Amino acid sequence: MPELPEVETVRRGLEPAMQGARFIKVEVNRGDLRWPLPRDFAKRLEGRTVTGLGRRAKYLLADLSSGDVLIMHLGMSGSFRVVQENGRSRRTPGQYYHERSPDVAHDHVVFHMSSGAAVTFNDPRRFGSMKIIARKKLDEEPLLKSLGPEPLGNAFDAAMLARACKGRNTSLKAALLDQTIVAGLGNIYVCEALHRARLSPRRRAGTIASRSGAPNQRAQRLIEAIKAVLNEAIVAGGSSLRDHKCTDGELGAFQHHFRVYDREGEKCPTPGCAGIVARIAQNGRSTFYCPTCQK
DNA sequence: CAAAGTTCCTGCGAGC
DNA sequence: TGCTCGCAGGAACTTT
Repeated sequence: MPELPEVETVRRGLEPAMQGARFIKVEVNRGDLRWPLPRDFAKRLEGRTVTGLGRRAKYLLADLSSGDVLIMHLGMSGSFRVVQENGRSRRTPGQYYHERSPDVAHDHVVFHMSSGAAVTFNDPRRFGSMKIIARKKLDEEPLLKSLGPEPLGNAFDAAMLARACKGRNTSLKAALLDQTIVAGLGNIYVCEALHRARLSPRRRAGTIASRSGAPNQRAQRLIEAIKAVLNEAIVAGGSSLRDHKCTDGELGAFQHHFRVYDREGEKCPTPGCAGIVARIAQNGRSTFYCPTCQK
């Protein structure tokens, strides 16, 4: 599920179940995820309390009372499900009670929390994974070290984006997918942001900066488009395609707001534009855009 | 067939 | 010419 808005939606969904709660029991059904879970994975969690649940780009970060940090990534198809498993539910019945997992076979990890919630990580493709590191080593963590700025942070502005793109011969599409330039965008939101900014995904990345690296109007439009689409998607609970669901099992709704993604052949939604949404391949992945209004 | 992600490998061109 | 170095593009991982 994976882009920033979906991960943020998951983070918010996990908070009531995990924030301030202790790991009572951790079950590992399959440890061979994208990288293998260590043998002592459960031991390093059990008995610890989650003192904070954060997010960096597409990574979830749970601070533990032991001084460790649990890093979680959803990969392409990962999801979390929260189920209240004892009789002490403080929540509306039904909100957390579900028939069964729709796909128990891929329930790889289960956290039984002192909040009474069972938090289940399900990931058919197993591109997601988890890792536990000491908090004091967070700054040197390879998974996080080379990440660029958070797209919704104040530091991410036209000047910074232009500087990062200056001199780059690659496409704007590829540049925005590059997590070292900006961390958290994926295929969907890059397509959507470029359409809102009326910039072609094929345009050379370097053309949003002047020769000196100063941002031009395109860089400014792009920044505004990125922030707008991410904020709107978070409000909508992310996008639900094949696998993304909120932790309570409800669907995100932002897929209904897609302007170009997965809309090949449809009329361009830009007012006054008569274009038709096209689909091309860039770096082996689908790009959706309007060749008429995105220049 | 194509899929929301990340990492690793190869090949190319620039520059010394 | 030959050697790096950085960048860009593609394959691989896996299941539905």
